[in-house]
Amino acid sequence: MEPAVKYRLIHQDKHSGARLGELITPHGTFPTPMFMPVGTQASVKTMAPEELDTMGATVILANTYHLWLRPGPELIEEAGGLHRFMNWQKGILTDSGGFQVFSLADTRHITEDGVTFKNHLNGAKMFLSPEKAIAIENALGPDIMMSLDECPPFFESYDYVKKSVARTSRWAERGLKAHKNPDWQALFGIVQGAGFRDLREQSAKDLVSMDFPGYSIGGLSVGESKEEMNHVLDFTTPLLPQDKPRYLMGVGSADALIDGALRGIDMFDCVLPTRIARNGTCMTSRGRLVIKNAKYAHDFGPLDPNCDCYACRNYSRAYIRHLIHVGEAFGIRLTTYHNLYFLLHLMQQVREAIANDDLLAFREDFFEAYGYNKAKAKNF
RNA sequence: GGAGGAGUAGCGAAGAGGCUAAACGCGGCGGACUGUAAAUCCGCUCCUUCGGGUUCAUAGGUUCGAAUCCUAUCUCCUCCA
Repeated sequence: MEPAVKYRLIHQDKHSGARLGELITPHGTFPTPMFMPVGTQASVKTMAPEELDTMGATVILANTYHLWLRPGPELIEEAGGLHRFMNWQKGILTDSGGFQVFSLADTRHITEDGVTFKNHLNGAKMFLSPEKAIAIENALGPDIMMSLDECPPFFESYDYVKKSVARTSRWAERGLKAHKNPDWQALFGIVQGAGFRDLREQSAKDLVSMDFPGYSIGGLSVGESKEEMNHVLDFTTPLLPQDKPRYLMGVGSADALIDGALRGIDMFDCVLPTRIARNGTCMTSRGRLVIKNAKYAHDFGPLDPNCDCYACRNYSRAYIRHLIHVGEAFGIRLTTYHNLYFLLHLMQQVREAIANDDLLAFREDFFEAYGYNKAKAKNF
């Protein structure tokens, strides 16, 4: 049987591990490396699907845990699946709730069977197992589903991470077994292992032997340095099959996207652009710009002079600062649009650079302008 | 004209002799944010050469000690004429 999602390698950068490719899904074929905006509760906060499409988004995320709580998988199934429910006709990927095992750490209990949570809405006890996660994801109907994993803290002890990785592998196998729609939904496995090379190797080996249609790398960007993260990618990515997509979970700063692509990552997702947008910070070609700062009160130029997005073409820093200042929803819609466009456009530039075997040079130029080679990003 | 009430930091508002440079909220300023419990959270917000210096309408007074008690003055609000 053909997997629901396939990867086609188009070109590999001559000077790095970067790959130009295509992710072939039931809802379209999309170029990689790609950045996927996060829409936890079946909505990329403040953005209409039409806007996401216009800015160039191809795959977006939703979250199993949150949709399980509300409105419930039955309702989404009744609506005809997530695509119809939220009116998004391109790709959808659902996270398994594995990250919530990490982020709700103080109210959960992990056993071999699964995870007992106290849900964050009313404290009710809930139980999520690999099978349960798959059942929910089967009902939600995304193109790509993630298997339930445990995302241990980066600086957790070796012994703990070793046990955790082994359990995540067993959970992956159980998920694969429970999966009812492999012909139209792809289940990805998640490589864990924190910063331990042999554990990452073991994790990758376990999962590759199960032959998933795609692999993700989890447990990064959780407090470790960029050097540590890149180091883990350096030895982990080569362990994954060339003919399958590789997805680095939860990474979304511009520099990390480039550094990830350089190491052969094809997919990224992150709440960073949308979250910081709502909190008044914009990503620009010259580093982060805190638009709510007083110094932009009289600045009638665009957020980023080098950007041609809807927000930058039509609205000034002074206006956007004003909107955010007074709490108008339109303000955070503009910053959200801009930040997502910025990363989506960045990935397009990365793809072009790979096609030209030029990603290393692109990285140099980008980092120079971004201020990443300096001690601090420079604003302008 | 008579009777009550009130004046506290940019604003609102606690405080009713020492633990008060003065709670709390708003506003202002700055920071954080990476598989979203986040349009959230955290700092700072009288002056300072960081030793200290000036504050609670104003001016006196009582007290070891006053935003807090007393006296006068000014301003504002309510009710009655």
